Amino acid sequence: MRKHNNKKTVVNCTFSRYLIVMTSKSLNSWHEIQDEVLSRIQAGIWKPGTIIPTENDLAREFECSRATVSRALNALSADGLLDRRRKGGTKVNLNPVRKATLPIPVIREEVEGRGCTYRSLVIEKEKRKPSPAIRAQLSLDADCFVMHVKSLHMADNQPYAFEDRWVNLDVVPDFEQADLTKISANEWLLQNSGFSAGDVAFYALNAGQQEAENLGCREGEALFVLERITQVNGKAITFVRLFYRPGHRISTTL
Amino acid sequence: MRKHNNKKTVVNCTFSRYLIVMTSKSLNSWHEIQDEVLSRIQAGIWKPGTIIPTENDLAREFECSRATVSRALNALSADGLLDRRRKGGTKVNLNPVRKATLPIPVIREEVEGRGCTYRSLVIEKEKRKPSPAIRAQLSLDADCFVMHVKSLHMADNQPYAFEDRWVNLDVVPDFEQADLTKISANEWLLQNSGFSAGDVAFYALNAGQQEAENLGCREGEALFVLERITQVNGKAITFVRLFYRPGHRISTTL
DNA sequence: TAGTGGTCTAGACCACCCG
DNA sequence: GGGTGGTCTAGACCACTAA
Repeated sequence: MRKHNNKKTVVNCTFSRYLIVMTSKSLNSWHEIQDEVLSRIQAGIWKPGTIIPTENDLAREFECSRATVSRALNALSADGLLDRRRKGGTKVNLNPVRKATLPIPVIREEVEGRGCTYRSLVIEKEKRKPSPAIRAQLSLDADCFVMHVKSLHMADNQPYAFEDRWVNLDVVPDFEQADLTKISANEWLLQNSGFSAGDVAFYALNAGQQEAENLGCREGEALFVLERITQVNGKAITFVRLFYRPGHRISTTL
Repeated sequence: MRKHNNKKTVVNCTFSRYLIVMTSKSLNSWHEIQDEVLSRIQAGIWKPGTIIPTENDLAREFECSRATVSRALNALSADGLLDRRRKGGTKVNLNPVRKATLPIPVIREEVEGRGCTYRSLVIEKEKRKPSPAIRAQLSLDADCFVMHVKSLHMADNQPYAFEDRWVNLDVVPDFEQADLTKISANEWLLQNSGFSAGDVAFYALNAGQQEAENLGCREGEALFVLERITQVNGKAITFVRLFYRPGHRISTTL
């Protein structure tokens, strides 16, 4: 049976010093409970570092099942606001906002999402032995071959990002024949190598001669760089450095 | 009743062209189901863009309740691997890995997490009228006051990051009296202003004179910059720019 | 060891939305 | 309209861990 009515009562509440009369709603959805808990935290009723009531207590207060409370609290825990542990109870986290979720779109989508026309140019595509540095990054043998691809992503015919990529031909031999004028290396790999895990890093770098020439900027300008190693079934498949044009920002809402 | 045994059967499976005999486990935990679904996607059994079986079908196959399947699929959906919609079914996402979750720790914790000793120096602390640029960032009136704080975060007595912060005294008037030699501005605000939302941006910038002096680097070096606006109850409380020392990287696993 | 969250179940109803 | 996922419930047992 779902309950749809609210009621006003004086609640048996261990936090009574903050409350005189408490409007106790029958909260029937875990979203409502999440919001309620969130606002109590933001209002300072439940302070960072303290333990909040148990699932059973909250279920009684909100007149819903424990599972519903659990779902709401787990959602807040996933957001980093609560710290939950068996026996220990549920604690309001100190330092609440600690995670930024950044979208890492395919560059074509990123460009088109800004309302620009996307185009990519292949600057260089060469099959070769990997350099020691690349061997280390991709955990490769000395005698294998990799494909080295340099390309430029354009937005409305302006350089948007310069890409320097190494592809492990042991894992995706077909990449040697890929026609990168029709589809970017990134998207080819996405479509032909299945799902992947990987590591991403961001940092700032002064533009070298190669980056400056391709992006049309001065040498030494600060570039935002994305570096990524992609793996399939634990085998490194590609290592890529993406040098964005000067002024590029990534942003997100916490 | 929990089931603990596995069994081997020929499964009535629409993907039989991939399977001769399928080991159908009784998967009793949503983690196991998540892993199984994930590996089927990675193995190409369920291809990007296609619909996977319904919750009911999977519950029958795995011999568990629909709720358990649902939980597993929802977890994968939250990770961006599946796209679920009522009536439409559950689809394997194209462009699977699109989100990077970056931890944004308090700098003290970031430094201590690297095994270094943290120290912070206040370089400047001044109450003043906000500049037009800052007024715009914080959505302030012209006649209010803000606190401008410049400080340096040190790791093992080496500069780690230079911080340029503006604090809205309308919202947190007590900040004027905060003793920033004992606690950094960031942590003071965290502890005294409750929970907060905000926007974060990252970009690269050539070091100016001020940054170079404080970080002990050359002017023009590429710096990784974090910019953040923090709001409480919809009111902007602080705007901060954090210039990391040259070579700083942030990284994450997808 | 006792108390807390973690999880599973079977059933039910609902909301959305594709055909 | 009907099929799919979204959600809630009441009860049960389990696993971790703080005290």
